[in-house]
Amino acid sequence: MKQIWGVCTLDEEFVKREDALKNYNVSDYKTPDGYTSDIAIFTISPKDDQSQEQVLKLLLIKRAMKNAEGEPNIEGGKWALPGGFIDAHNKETAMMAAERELKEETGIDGIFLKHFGVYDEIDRDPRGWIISNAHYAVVNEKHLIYRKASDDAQEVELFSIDDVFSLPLAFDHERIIKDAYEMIKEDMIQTTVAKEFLPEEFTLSELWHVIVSVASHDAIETNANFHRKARNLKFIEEALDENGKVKTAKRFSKKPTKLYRFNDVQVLKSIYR
Amino acid sequence: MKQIWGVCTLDEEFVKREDALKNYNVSDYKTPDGYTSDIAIFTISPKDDQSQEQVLKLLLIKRAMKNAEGEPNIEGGKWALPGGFIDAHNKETAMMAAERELKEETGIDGIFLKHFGVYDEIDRDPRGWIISNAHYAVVNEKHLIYRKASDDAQEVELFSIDDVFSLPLAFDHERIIKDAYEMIKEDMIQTTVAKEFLPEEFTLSELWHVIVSVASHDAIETNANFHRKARNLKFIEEALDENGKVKTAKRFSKKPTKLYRFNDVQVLKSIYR
DNA sequence: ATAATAGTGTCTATTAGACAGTATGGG
DNA sequence: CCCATACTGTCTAATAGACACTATTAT
Repeated sequence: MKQIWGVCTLDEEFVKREDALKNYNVSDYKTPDGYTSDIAIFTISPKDDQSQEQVLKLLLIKRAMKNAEGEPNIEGGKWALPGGFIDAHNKETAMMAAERELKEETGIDGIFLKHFGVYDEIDRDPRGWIISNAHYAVVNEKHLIYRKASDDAQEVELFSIDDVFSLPLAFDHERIIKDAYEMIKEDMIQTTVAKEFLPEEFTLSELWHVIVSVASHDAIETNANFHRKARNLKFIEEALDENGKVKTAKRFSKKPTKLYRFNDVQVLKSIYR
Repeated sequence: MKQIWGVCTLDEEFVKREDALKNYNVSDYKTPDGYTSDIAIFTISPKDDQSQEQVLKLLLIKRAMKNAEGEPNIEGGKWALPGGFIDAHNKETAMMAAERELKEETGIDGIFLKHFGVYDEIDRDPRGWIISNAHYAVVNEKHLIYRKASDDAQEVELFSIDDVFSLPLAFDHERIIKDAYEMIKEDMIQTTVAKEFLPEEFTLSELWHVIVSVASHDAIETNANFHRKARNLKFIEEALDENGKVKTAKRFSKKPTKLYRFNDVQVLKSIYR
């Protein structure tokens, strides 16, 4: 590395910012007409009122036919991911804007949120060159009732993921939702994101049903074998009460079940081992 | 889904684009001052002239002290990732711009390239609100000689990844490079990206050394056990010649070695299995 | 008692992983 | 023959995965 430092003396090592900024003309390049964040908000809830089968669902908003001024709204009447423009006046990043939007939808902070892609094709939005940062979030269903109650001006609906693609979707949101779905299925298998769907303390059966409803049966043992295997998984542990005894609860059965919790252990499975 | 479709009659189902665009005023929001792509170009090559130990290296460019007009250049004298502004006049996306830049650096098309993050903090660049799309690429070292030869106006250098963080780095490129390094280590373990460092046909030892030099010994068996295990890996297969016999080659030893190739099988290792 | 969920027992086959040993061929 | 690399043998312990079986308790 010595030859690198040899080319200039110390006091002219770097250009000073104030010298450089005088000469910079940003207008040589076309700049985006808009910079937005969109969020695919996932939850798991029963398929319908009768069934107790849990399925993955996605929250969508029906775009209003008319905007605030009473004029026709762009892509009005179609279903879209919640999202909006990034408030750069308040020094927002795409992630911060997504967090803000997510709080507006759910009323709570601290929800799991992951950036998974950028959609920047020049004609993806007829209003101009509008760049979307795509995120997905995982929310317990109870928090989504908040939004339905707090703002009935817009139609908000939870759709089973399999129903989503038969809806009329705004902009390129079909592509974005497909990518979000692929991403969450992968993460469900390779990361501990399953915990975002579960309470702090959960039963092995609850965990098993989350994995199966998002990914597939291939991702996990049969329920019976999973019980035996669970004790070897490094990233979950039994939930203990103040006396050090394993906590139990009744969930789906009459027999009390042991409760587990995720710990902070990170796992990475190598394809070469 | 029936109640969704009940709210409006068919011929006013969606707003027509031409009606909506008349009312849209994009200037309500601050727009970015620049939209760029940066690329962390990785290669593997011998640590130094003496050693035959292979290490992961990163290509960096030393920013010129003066710009084309002979004025002081922003962040001049510091090392930076190759990259530049997205050419929206030519309908480029961030990915296309990265591909273009990568071709400029290497002279060839079709190199592995992956988008892994967006850096959009409002003050990450003193010139204004300039958004960077970060990618990483994997190139065989031989293609990087091209760039050194084709443009000696700029200083281009390959650094061992461990040396990079003692350099003066422009903008927030230290953060971006750290993230790129974490990402490639993870991908090396969980995906078949290792193939991008290797020729079409390679020996098991070559593959083994790639994994170890990027990830760690934990990601893979010992060299001896890996040989036995290799035949059970779904995503590699023996390279056959036209007579259906396994091809061999001499690489590091006198004894000829079997050649392997990656096939198209995708693997996802579940943490729950 | 029954039903429903929560586990456990048990068996066979395969895999993990350490370590030592054999194979090849240029010098 | 020596050496470096490329494998292969072999052993023990652990895991995979199928399937049958037991456990608990509200009804």
